[in-house]
Amino acid sequence: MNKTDEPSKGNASGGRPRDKQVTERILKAALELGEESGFDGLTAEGVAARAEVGKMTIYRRWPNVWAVVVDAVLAEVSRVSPVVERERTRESLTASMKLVGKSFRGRHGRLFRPLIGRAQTDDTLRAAIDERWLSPRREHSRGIVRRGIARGELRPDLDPDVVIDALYGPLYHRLLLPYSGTEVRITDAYIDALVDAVFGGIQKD
Amino acid sequence: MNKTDEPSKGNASGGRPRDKQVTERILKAALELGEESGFDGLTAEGVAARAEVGKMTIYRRWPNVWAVVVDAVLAEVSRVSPVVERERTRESLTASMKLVGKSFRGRHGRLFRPLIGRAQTDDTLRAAIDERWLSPRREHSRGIVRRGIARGELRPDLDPDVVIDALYGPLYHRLLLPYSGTEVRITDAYIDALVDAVFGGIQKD
Amino acid sequence: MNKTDEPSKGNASGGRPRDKQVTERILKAALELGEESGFDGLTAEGVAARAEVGKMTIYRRWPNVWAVVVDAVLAEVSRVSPVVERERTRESLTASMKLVGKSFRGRHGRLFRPLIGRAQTDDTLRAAIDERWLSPRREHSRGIVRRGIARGELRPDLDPDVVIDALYGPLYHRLLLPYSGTEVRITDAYIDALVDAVFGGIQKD
Amino acid sequence: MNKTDEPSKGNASGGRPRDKQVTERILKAALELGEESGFDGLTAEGVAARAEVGKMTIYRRWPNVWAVVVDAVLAEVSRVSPVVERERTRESLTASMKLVGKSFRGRHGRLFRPLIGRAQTDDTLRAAIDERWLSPRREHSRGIVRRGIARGELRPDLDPDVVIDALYGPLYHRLLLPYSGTEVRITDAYIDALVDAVFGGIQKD
DNA sequence: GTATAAACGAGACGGTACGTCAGGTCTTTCT
DNA sequence: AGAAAGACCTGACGTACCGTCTCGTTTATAC
Repeated sequence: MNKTDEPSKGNASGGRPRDKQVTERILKAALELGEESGFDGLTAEGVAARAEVGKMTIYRRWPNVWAVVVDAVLAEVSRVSPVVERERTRESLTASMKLVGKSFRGRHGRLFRPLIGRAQTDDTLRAAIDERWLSPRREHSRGIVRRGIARGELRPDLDPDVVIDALYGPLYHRLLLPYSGTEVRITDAYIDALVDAVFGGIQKD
Repeated sequence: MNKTDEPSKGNASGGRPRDKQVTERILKAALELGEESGFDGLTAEGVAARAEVGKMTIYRRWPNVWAVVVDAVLAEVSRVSPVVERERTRESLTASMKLVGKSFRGRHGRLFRPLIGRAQTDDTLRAAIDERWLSPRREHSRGIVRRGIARGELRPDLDPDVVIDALYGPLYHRLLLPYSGTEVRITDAYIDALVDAVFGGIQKD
Repeated sequence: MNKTDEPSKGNASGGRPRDKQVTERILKAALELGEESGFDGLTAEGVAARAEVGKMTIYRRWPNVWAVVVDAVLAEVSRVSPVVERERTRESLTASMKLVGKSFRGRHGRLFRPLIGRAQTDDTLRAAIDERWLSPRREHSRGIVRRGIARGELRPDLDPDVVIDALYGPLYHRLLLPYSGTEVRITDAYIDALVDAVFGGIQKD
Repeated sequence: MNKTDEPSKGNASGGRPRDKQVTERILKAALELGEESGFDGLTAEGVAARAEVGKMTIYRRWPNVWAVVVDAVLAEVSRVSPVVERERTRESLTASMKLVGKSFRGRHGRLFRPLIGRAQTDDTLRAAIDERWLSPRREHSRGIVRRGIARGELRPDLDPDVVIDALYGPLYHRLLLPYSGTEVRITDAYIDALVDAVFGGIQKD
């Protein structure tokens, strides 16, 4: 998504080197403007002005403003909410989900939502989200589930992805499409109820 | 979301009435253009041209192009994929989910994705999706779950919304954020596996 | 210019007759709006609204708003400022010029200016001004000059139109193009000075 | 009227400078389009298209299309038809008038008419015509008349402006309001007759 | 007195142009 | 060569009016 690591041609030969602080200022400006007045209203000109930077300086690093936002948001989001591992599978998954839930409730939710929204019509963006957020977490979680099965904590006939979907799917659903008529916030209590239902099954035995 | 049913002031007295066929042409044009060249590239001018309509005629009915798309898409989508009810709760839910799955796999998925995407930065749109798609289905589904509990098919301590989230959340998740590294299509087999996991619980007894 | 006297086809047989009061209301509205907010900003919709009339009712009588203005303004202007005739040629011309001067200084000047302005790019309008203002006056004035020559008051070798131009030309010039740097109003004193110069000649004998 | 000489803020440091050729292309396009299809039908979009220029590029330099026309036409018109001076006052005035007459008969008349027309409802335009055409000529002509008086060629009691009005007024009158019923072109013969009448006086001695 | 026919107020309709905004590129000068 | 400034072409925005075309209603004459 970004071009930061491919400095125009190859900085081997002469030329003024890119100013890292300039890059930072642009990322910061994009994030600030997005949070202040909405990411859909974000413009390259606005970001350039806020960062006190020429428009060209942005386009030299990224192909468009949304690529800036991806870099800005994903850097932020990935830093927090790691997948954590505990002794028991259920606890590993619950703890990780609660970290995600906390993220989604707060600033990261506000950042993530427009990003995922935009990704619905921007394949590059969708790929970036997959590569830098979804897939690493998914892979890690699959390991946890597999080890849970190996240790005999989980049913052996399960597809790990189905398990993860059943647990995380509701979180994304509530982040992106909060139906009305009830409380839809992603609280820890909600996650506990969810984990309880999925682990125990909803069927009366 | 739409203004179709509120003709400017109240057409009781004078004035040429709105032409229903014109409204249809606009909705059709919006849908066609969106599917052909992407909903993000949709413009009021493009729709007007395709529908052979003046721009004002669009703005007289809707506040912007996206309001047109909402009406066009939700009318389409709501018509199909109803919530169905069978004798046994599990079958009711599975059948309804499979209808949604089929929708998401095909044309409706292609229509729905950009709509939900846009809704992440457009509250009016989000409200419209809630009101005309999510909430009616949710309400209906809650009834099914409640009756399932009453009939003793489901655990009596469950929150119906948690159940519905665990089942439908994954479908939305896969529609909107198909992580890579595995097959992520919403097939009937996937739904079966999901229902099996959630109904039976993932824990080894 | 107007169509008032040709009611669509011939009202011989059935049909509701045109309402004279409606015509009056339109003319009045056009004049009022023009004087209030400038004739260039005049719109058919504005006039219709002010006259509390449907747009069609205007277009049934005139081909466009400016035709309304012509009728409104020329009816006004022609009523006043006739060509008057006195015993001596010089007095006839001076008196007529002073009536025109008075018109130009006041309301009629404000009405006439935009009309003549518009006429520069609208030949129908130019023809209407000629037919209903310029030519009748011109013809009358030519008679006065010719009789002045016949009576021996004026030089016999003169072209009457040249005489009239020399006298009236300056009035139109000042109405339409008031150069700065001096007092350019069309006062009676100015007309006296002008008549004196033209009658007596500017050459030192 | 124009903004050409005030490049946004002060181009002292940074920023791409305005392209003079672009300015020329716009002026040329405005003039061409005006002459081809009438100045009243002139549109900013048309001029931009013809000049192969973005609309913004026009609005960056002028506040609206008519300001472009003013610059285009007045630059043209002022270049030709200067006030000339001969040995004798009568000859100075006749020669200058004939230059104006020639201008009015030809291309400049076609350019000037719509400009003066528009000036009747546009004060900025009127001021521009005064400043860049009328007043310089008027001032020069006043000098000629005053020197004529000083040299004893003209009556000493005359107001120079009245003299100039009597001579030039008819030319503008005929340019703008050619009454019908006779030949109204501004020929050299007409100017000779006019000068003869005004210099000699129309009164029989 | 009832039918016919046009005028009327209202406002929808397909258009054209407005003046503004932003996108992404290009071109200066300065560092 | 990078950076800041800003001109450049493009194309869409939402608005205002144009002149035409229905609507349902009113108001005359003609049968």
